[in-house]
Amino acid sequence: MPVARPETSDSRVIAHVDMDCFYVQVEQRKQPDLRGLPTAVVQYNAWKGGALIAVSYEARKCGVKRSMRGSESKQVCPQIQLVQVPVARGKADLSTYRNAGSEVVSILARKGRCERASIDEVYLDLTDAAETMLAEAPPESLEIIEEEALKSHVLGLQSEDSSDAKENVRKWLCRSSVDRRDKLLACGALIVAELRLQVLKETEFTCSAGIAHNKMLAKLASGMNKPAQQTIVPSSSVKGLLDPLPIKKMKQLGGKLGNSLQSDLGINTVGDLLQFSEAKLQELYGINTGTWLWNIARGVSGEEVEGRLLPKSHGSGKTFPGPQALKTIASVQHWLNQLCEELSERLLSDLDQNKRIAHTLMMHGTAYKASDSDSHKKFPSKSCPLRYGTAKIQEDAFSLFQAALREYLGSYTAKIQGNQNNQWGITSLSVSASKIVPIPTGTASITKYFHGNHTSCSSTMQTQDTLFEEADPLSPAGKESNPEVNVTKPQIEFPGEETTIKYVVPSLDQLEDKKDLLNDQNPCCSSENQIQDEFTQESVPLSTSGSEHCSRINQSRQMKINYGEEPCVNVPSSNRPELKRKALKDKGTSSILRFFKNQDPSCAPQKLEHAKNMEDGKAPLSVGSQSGNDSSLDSNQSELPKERPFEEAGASSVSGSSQIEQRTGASWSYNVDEIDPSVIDELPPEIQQEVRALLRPHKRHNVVKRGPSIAHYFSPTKKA
DNA sequence: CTCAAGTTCAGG
DNA sequence: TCCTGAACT
Repeated sequence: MPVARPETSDSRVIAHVDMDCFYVQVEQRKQPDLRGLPTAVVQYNAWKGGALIAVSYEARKCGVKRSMRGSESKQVCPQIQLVQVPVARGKADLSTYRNAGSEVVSILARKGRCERASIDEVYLDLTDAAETMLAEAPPESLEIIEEEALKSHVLGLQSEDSSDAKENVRKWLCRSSVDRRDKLLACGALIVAELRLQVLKETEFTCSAGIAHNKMLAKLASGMNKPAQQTIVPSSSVKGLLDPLPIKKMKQLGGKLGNSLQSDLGINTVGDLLQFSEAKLQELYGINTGTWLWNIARGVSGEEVEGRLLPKSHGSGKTFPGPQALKTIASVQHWLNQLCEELSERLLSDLDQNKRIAHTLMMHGTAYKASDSDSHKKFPSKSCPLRYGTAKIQEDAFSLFQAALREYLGSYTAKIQGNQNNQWGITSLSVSASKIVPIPTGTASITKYFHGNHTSCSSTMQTQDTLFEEADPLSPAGKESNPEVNVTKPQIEFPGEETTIKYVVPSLDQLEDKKDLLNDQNPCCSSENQIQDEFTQESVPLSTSGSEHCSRINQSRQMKINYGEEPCVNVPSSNRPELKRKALKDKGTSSILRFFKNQDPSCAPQKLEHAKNMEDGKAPLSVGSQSGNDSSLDSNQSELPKERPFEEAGASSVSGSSQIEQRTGASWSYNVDEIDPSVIDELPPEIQQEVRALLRPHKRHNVVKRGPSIAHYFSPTKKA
């Protein structure tokens, strides 16, 4: 009888790919004269030559370190070429790097599931591709092995630096009578080498990679031989790698937790962790972190590679250090406007390119209060539903700021009230957009209307904007007097305007008209002028009870896409406790779905009616009716734009140039725990993998933090 | 269960 | 004396 593989024999082929000093490479591509020269990318040249954020390997050889100031690097390395980060709207603008990162991702995603881990890093799950290669064209059958693959570093393989290193690697890659898992890694290495060459050819960027059986090890390996090299971690070398490794080199242990480990346990290396029982680590650091530590010390990490090529949020921020701290409402508003402009631009571009819509706007700041001792008080973050349109985002962000500032100052007023000068200052501001979901595409979708006769792709954004406008009866395009709202006093006059909104999809013609209208009335210039005026004004002292013009709060706004299914995300699965695994019960991968659908009719997908609607192409957009509850003002939140319920829309895969990778499927409802393990091995291989992922241990709530507990007996690694 | 807000971490 | 984005509580 087949037995489920234990966690420690992970047979996946995972790669981590990391661009070499990425920002530098981007600048060198733009300016080829810089190639080969010691180069660094610097931002904000004003003070001591700016801060280095990326350093070329030539410069590193000269002793230049990241986090040196520009002038400092000049002393160490007088020939260093310093390139400034582009500036737009008075702040650093990273969009060229973001876009370059996207170029790379689109190439690296070709051979397997790909997760964009940061602007210049991805994880790849190459298991399937490696299995296929092993079955159809294993390395030993190949006449020639790619030069790039021969340059791999194989951890544990002797004579790395001997003259016949490549020959040794070739032998390793082509060994026929070995652990199947090593062969899979060899296949993975060939695939990664090819991908890296592809990246170089198409983007001119070099990168380094690690190939291993899990994400943690792959990540560790990718940093071991840089630049432009790759490193393989056979399982036989894991212990030798981890045991002597300083704890702080491990991802997630570079900060406070790593420090705690060192001081609490008096240890320095990952190997030192092995002395401690899982229970002990749980006792000290909580159930989830404890188990995670216990596992990583053994090279075990079940973290899945998420299939996600796009960021989950967009943000724009700026710091105003020391003397530059913002001291007037007008200057805050000015900078918020700049940040929001950038954010809005990026949101529109995401909408245009990826057909995604963000649903939450967040504003964060940091502040100080000079007057007296407890100036460490946190400046609160605030969020509200996101309305598309630069002016609206600016308006809402400003409202959020004012609410936050009142709260911030409010806590002082008890003490400070009457103090002549409110000596507050804002030392950083940021706005971000999150909860970004794909627009349903295909038959019964909004975008159906965009791609009709003549609507060009680039106009999508305005059209979309208009759509939102349409859905909101309270916000006729122009400025209008809004009910004044006050955070601290829920006595707001808010007209009980909750209504049932009947949304009718406008015709294309109407959309076009609206689009023009919106463009006309969305005058950045005029608002810009206004801002400038305000900017030069004297500071407006902020009083906690003062009346401000707040953005309208739209209680009755509701737009609902009657689209039934939830987006089907890749099943998150991991034995890395820190990772959340939500809604496992409710979601499955589409292939699992397909399989079970055929197998077991009792597991019928829910919401068939909706699927039917979709297919009929009818009621693509239906109207959300407002529930009575929404109309009453929440005493706490009354001054903020209220959450706009937006039923999650299922997305079908996007055709065309879009980079969207999110998959869609019907929601699924079954109980993971009810799957009989013995059945798994009879499933098709690719399904097996997914089911096993589902069956991996769940993250548990960290109920018991301290002290011995029975939780130990339910440890995820020891299934009861 | 989901949410908003606070915290931590990583890395160019 | 930077900016961004993910994840966890």
